Order: sequence, then C-alpha cells, then structure tokens
Amino acid sequence: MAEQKAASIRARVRAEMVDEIKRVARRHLAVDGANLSLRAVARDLGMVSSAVYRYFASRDDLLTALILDAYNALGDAAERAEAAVPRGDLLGRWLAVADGLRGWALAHPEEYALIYGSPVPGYAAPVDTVEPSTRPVVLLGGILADAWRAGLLVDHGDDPLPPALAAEVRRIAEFTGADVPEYAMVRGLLAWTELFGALSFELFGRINNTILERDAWFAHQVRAMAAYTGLR
Amino acid sequence: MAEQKAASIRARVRAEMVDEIKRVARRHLAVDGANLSLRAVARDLGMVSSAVYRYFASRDDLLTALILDAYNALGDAAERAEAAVPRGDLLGRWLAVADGLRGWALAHPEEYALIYGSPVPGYAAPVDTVEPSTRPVVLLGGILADAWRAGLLVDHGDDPLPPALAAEVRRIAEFTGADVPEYAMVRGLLAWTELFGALSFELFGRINNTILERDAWFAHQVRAMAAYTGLR
DNA sequence: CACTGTCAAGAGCAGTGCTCTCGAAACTGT
DNA sequence: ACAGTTTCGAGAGCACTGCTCTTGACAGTG
Repeated sequence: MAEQKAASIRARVRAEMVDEIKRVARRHLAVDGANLSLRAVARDLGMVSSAVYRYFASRDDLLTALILDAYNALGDAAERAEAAVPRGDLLGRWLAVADGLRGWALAHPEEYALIYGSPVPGYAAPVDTVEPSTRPVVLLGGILADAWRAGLLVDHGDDPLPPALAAEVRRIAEFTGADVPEYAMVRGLLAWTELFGALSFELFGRINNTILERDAWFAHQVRAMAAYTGLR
Repeated sequence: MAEQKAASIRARVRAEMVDEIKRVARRHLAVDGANLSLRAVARDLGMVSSAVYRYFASRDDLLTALILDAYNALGDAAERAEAAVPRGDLLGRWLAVADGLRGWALAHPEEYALIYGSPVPGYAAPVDTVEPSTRPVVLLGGILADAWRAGLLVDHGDDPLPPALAAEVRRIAEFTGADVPEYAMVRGLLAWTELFGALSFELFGRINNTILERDAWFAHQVRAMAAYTGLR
C-alpha cells in the first residue's frame, strides 16, 4: 500500500506538471496563436526547454493534448448549455447548443482556430481526437431525433439524394443517433454547416467592419436555419 | 528613349524575379503550408536568403503577396465560371459561382487555407486585400439583384431583423450591388455562409471518412441553399 | 545501504527571420 | 565616354526555434 501511495503521489505530481504546462501553453496560444514556442512556455515555467520533453515527446504532442482538451471543452460547453433546457423545448435546445458553441468559441478564439481552422501542414490528427470532435453534431442529432418523434419534421419535397450519397447520409444519421428520414437529416446537416460557417466567419474576422450587431446576426441565422430544419 | 527602355528592362527583370519567387513560394506552400520558409525558397532559387529581401521586405510581405494573388485567382475563377452561363439562367449562374469557387479551392487547397483559414496570429491583412476578398460575394449579390428583377425572390414571411442589424444588412446589399429587400438578402447571406461552411468542411478535412461522394454532396447543398434563396 | 527510475539542467546541432556590410554590376546624367 | 548613383547578390552574424544527448541530483524501493 505504501508503495502504491508513493507511486500515486509521483504520478499525481507528474499529472499536475502536465496540467501546468498545458495551462501556460494555452495562455501562450491566446497570444501567439498556433506557432507555439515550447521554449517560451518552458521559460514561463522557470524551467529549461529540455525539461518539458519529459512530459511531452514533441511540440506536436503538446498541441495534440491542447486540441483534445479544446474538443472536450467545446463539447462540454455545448452539452451543458443544452442540458439546461427542458427536453420538450426542441428549438430551445438547438439554440442552446449554438449559443454554447459560440460562447466557448468567443471565449477561446485561438483554441477554436486550433480545432476548426486550417489544418496544420505536417500534422495529422490522431484517432483519439475524432470521437471528441463529433460531440456537437451528435448532440444536434439527438435533438433532431426527438423532433422527429414529436412530429415536427415535415417533408417539403426536397430533391432526393443520389443513392450512394443517400447511403452515406443514412450512415451519419445512424452514427449521430438521429433516426430521421433523409430529407430531415439533409436539412439538419445544412443547418450544421451554416452554423459552422457563421462561427468561422465571425471568429476568423471575416465580418469585421461589416456586421457589428454580431449577437443579433448570429441569433437570427441560427433561428432561420432551425426553422428551415423544422424546429419550433 | 534608350534610357526609358533600359529602365523598363530593369523593371521587367525585377518583376520576373518577383514572380519567380512567388512561384517557388507557392510550391512550398503546397507542401509545408503556411509556415513558409524564406530561406528554403531562396535555396530553391539558388540564391542566399538575404537576396530575397531585395524583393520582399519580410516574410509577411511575401505572404501578403501570395494572399492577394490567391484572392484574385479565386475571384477570377468564380467570375470566369459565372460569365460562361447565359444571363437569364440565374440558378445556373449561382451554381457556376459555387463550382468555380470549389474547383479553385480543391486545386489550391493551401492557398484557400491561407485566405479562408484561421488568421495568422501576428498578421493583420492590409487594406489592399479587402477589395479582392469581396469579389465572390459581390458576384453572388449581382445574381441576387437580377433574380429580384426577374421576380423570383418571393417573401416567405421570415422574421424581420432588429433595426440596427437591418441597417447593416442593407449596407451590405448596397455594397454588393444587390438591390433586394431584406428578407431576400438575409437568405442570400445564409446561402453564402453555408457555401463557405461546406467548402471549409471539405477543404479542412472535416468530412473525411464520412462523406466520400463529395461532388454530389456539394452539388446538393448548393442547390438546396439556392432553392432556399429563391433561385430556380 | 545500494539500486533504479525520474527529473532538471546544460551544451550542442540544424534550422529560422532578419540586419548589416561589402564588393560587383547595371543603370544614370553630363 | 566617364563619373556617380542605384541596384543587386553574397556573406557574416544575431537572436530565436525544435530537438537530442549527456550529466548530475534526488526520491522511492528491495
């Protein structure tokens, strides 16, 4: 038991050190963006750069850890916001997810850019990141499924998809738990794509000097696309 | 006259050198992405790094030149595609712009990432870039205006915008030459945002291993949002 | 007490952006 | 045609980067 405790202490100290490095790295990220300097982080921690390599095998490893944390923080924010809304209020849940995503993104723009911006050239996202990255869309899929059960998603007679594409959309529907017909899933995916576009436009400064009423514009967009999807 | 000719020769040689540097830099961009090495470019050109500074004041200056070229190349591609469609075919013109944008983006993914990806931290886009960057949306605005004149854009009774936001949307409409009512402009902006989202999802690898039928999916999205806007 | 694994530190390598200086070459006005 | 100016490429050098390897100190273990 004593050995176990000692070992766990050692492990805990190490874990705290890892957290400390990530904390400082995140702070640097907010200033310098993706070109994160491992040496500068080490300096801020009062240690030498080589010491950091005891905790992260490379700069990419540190970035990967930050990316993973960002995905999970974003997912948490979205899920927390959605959970606060009564289950029956489907439109409210959808809006809550959108606001949750945007709120986190505006509070952590550099981390948002890290996960939803241009991919880093030599960097390939490891498989651990794909599950956390799907959390928002899974969340929206669940709302879509509930809306379908509630009879909200009416067929507007949209163009049907070509068979091969229809099969892929069906697979996405299964994965996200959105057991809804094709036409509804397509509209949901369009709304999700527009949502992402709106976030990126705002976060990447593409509506600077153009739209100042950002809150109102975002709210309007989300409501419009939710209505398009059939939520109310 | 002789002096003039001599001077123009010097200027032309210099212009050729600038083009040569940009050409090699673009090639590097396609491999290494945004973290472009000025020294590596110089090496490829058989010159020393300091010589490149005769042509570009800094690495950022080189990047700015590439960004400007990218905006213009993208604008050219969109305008060329749109110009090939009969003026009366409004849906066709909209689809052509979308295909033109996507075609160029797929052919030059790194350059697309440069202009539409996460902003480079310390880098602020100079004013010269804002006009070329608006070309696609101005193009779409023109189609919208023609569609309005043709009586295609019917009012669906969408929620009106709050006054302050409505004024900003009206300003965008004026700027893009889209002399259309608010409800039509809003739907057009939603379609544009979704289009950008779709492009970024595909270009930044977010639909990898999810949608293989990319051409079909993109075509369907664009048609759906065009229909939403009122084009046919 | 000796042993083992862990850690921080330092030196060092190859690469980066950028500045400065120095000759050589090209262009300029007289 | 000659002197003067501008333009250019090369090289050295500075401060920085990611990363590796070695060294010495320390804590936990048998």
